[in-house]
Amino acid sequence: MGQTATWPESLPSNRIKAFHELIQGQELTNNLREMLQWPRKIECDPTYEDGIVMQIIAMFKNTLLILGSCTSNQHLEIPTSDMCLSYSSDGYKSENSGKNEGNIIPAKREKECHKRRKNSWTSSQVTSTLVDDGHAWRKYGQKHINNTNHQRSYYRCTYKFDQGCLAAKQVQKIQDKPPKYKTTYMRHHTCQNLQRAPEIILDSLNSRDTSILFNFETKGLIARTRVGTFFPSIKHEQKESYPSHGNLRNEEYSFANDLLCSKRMCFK
DNA sequence: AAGATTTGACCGTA
DNA sequence: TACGGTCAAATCTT
Repeated sequence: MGQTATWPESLPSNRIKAFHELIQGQELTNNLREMLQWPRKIECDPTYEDGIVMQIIAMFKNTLLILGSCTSNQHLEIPTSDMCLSYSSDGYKSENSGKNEGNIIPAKREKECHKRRKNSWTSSQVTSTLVDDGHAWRKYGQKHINNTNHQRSYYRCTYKFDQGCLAAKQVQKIQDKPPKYKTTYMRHHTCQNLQRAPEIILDSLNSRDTSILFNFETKGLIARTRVGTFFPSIKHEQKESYPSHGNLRNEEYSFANDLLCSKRMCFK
């Protein structure tokens, strides 16, 4: 792994994971603190703070699970307003249960096992438009899903091989009119190649002149005027004539959580 | 030419 | 055995 390559090799992987969780918790705590410091600077979903608190709690639990060497199948589910977060201590080790246990993995699949990774961290959001999360994604597959009218697209982080970033997402159109897209993020980004500071429009539906954006690069909340479109990084999605920059809804809250999660592993 | 996308095949899971 | 996630060769784009 790119970032983790800088860790001492002797450091147990569990401790690295625990460290990752703590870093994420630290970042969320900072955000919460700033929200509490300037409560009127930003208007947002009142459940947002609760969501952050729950995530922080979940991270502590995860850390304890990791350090306590609990069974890898344990995972936590955190219900929030429009998002489902689930955590586990390890989304990979637990996959090797069942018939392959103790068996020799076929050579072809030994390099990149693609068993379903349902126990890893996931986060879903439903949006009326496709949103750019600031990360570079590479499409690696597309599939028709039963009982749905639209195909599901599979994306992995562009830096999967460069930096070992295992982040992935699935995008599926779930409704035509009005268009709705479900984006499911899986695993955290460990790459450092954010194309730019991810930004979140928090208040685009009301009639105010200005919108409020999160700017995670500054570790704070910054009120800014919304300008321009912001879908530069997902070339594939641009090509598919999806509706461009439009209104975001309450899912912005969950999207913010995604960004918090994806941003947190920038070790220096 | 290099990088990105498409798409059929493969394979693990339920 | 059907379904869904991933691979990888072919194709396309820049």
